[in-house]
Amino acid sequence: MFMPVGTQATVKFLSPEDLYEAGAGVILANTYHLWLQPGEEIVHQAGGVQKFMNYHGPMLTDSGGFQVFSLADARKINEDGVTFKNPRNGDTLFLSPEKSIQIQNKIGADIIMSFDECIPYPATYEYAKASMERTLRWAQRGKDAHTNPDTQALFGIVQGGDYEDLRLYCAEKLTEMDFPGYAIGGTSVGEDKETMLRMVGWSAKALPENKPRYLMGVGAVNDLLESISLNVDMFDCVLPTRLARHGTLLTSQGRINIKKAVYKDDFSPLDPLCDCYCCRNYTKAYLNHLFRAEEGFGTRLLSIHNVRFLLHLMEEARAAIKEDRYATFKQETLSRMKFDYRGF
RNA sequence: GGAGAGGUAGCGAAGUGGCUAAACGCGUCUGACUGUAAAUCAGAUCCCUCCGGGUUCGGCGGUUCGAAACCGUCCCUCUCCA
Repeated sequence: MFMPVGTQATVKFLSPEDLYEAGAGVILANTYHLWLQPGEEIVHQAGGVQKFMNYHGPMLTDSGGFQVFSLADARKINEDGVTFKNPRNGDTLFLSPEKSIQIQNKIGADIIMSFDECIPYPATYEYAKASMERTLRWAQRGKDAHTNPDTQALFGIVQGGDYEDLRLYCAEKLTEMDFPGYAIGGTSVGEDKETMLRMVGWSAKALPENKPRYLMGVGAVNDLLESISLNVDMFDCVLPTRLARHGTLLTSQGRINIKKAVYKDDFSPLDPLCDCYCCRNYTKAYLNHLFRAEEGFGTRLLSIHNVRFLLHLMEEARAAIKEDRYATFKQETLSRMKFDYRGF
């Protein structure tokens, strides 16, 4: 499954109805961002994040662990947790494993995530090891602090950089802690594709087969298809929505940028194989015009398309797996989209 | 008819003697984007190119070692008054 990302309790430019029509299931929100604004109490008072944003589907919150990576210039880490400097107003903020879980308990998503440290690539063995061990301790602390295990499934997160023994060790330890699901973190942070897939492979093979395995932050088509071969079950990524905002659309033939001059008078649909609202009703020429005119409707239409595209890809992947023809499906899809077939 | 302001690269607009092939903005083109500080960011944008070279700042002529910039003249645009 692919989970669109709605960091601030909205998948940018998409309404819940857009998401249902696209076939979305789980969508993400973010602990760190909702903590800062509007605050977890407001979301709690609203009746939880699903009611707050009027999304009648399952939701997942990320823990703020990714912000340890993405806001690296503005934070300090110690055993207790992470001190952030709010990039908006300079406030000093402190997030710990317990605090992250408390906030996520208030926000009320169906799946919540351990507070981890997403380390950059490359990282030394020593740092990756120390950080991973701390992430394991944080996972236990978060588990102990979790107040609603019956209604919110807490997932542990495998770290360990690009070191096989660290990945295996981390996955084994998390498995011993017995989480209802497991995530693979610390990928797509600047490493090359081969390295990323190695990290995924090591992590996934040491996780139990009867629990969901969730690769965090991955959403490029080739990465998705290769990772499925490595037994990953769940993905989330900002890519489809961000690319849409930047004028790039995903198609069965590969990525194209709708702003390019060649689409000015191209009255064909974005992707003839797509069944989304945008492809059923609008042409490349119209989208090209909307982007040049900086009309927000174009952004919305492209977002609808890109999200539907990945959700549809996952539908096809599931069908192929059920029919035991996944390898063929993957190879054909990648070559059609002009990706090199790696065969992981 | 009188008075004034002005003509700079696709457009707008800086620049008043050498550090200027000419700031900046827009437009255009290209490329990035992976648990969202991203409706963002980076690069290119007179011509030919490898170093490098060639032609530019309304036209023409002049001053100067050197001019988009100073002088003369012509053309054009805008504003106000009659």
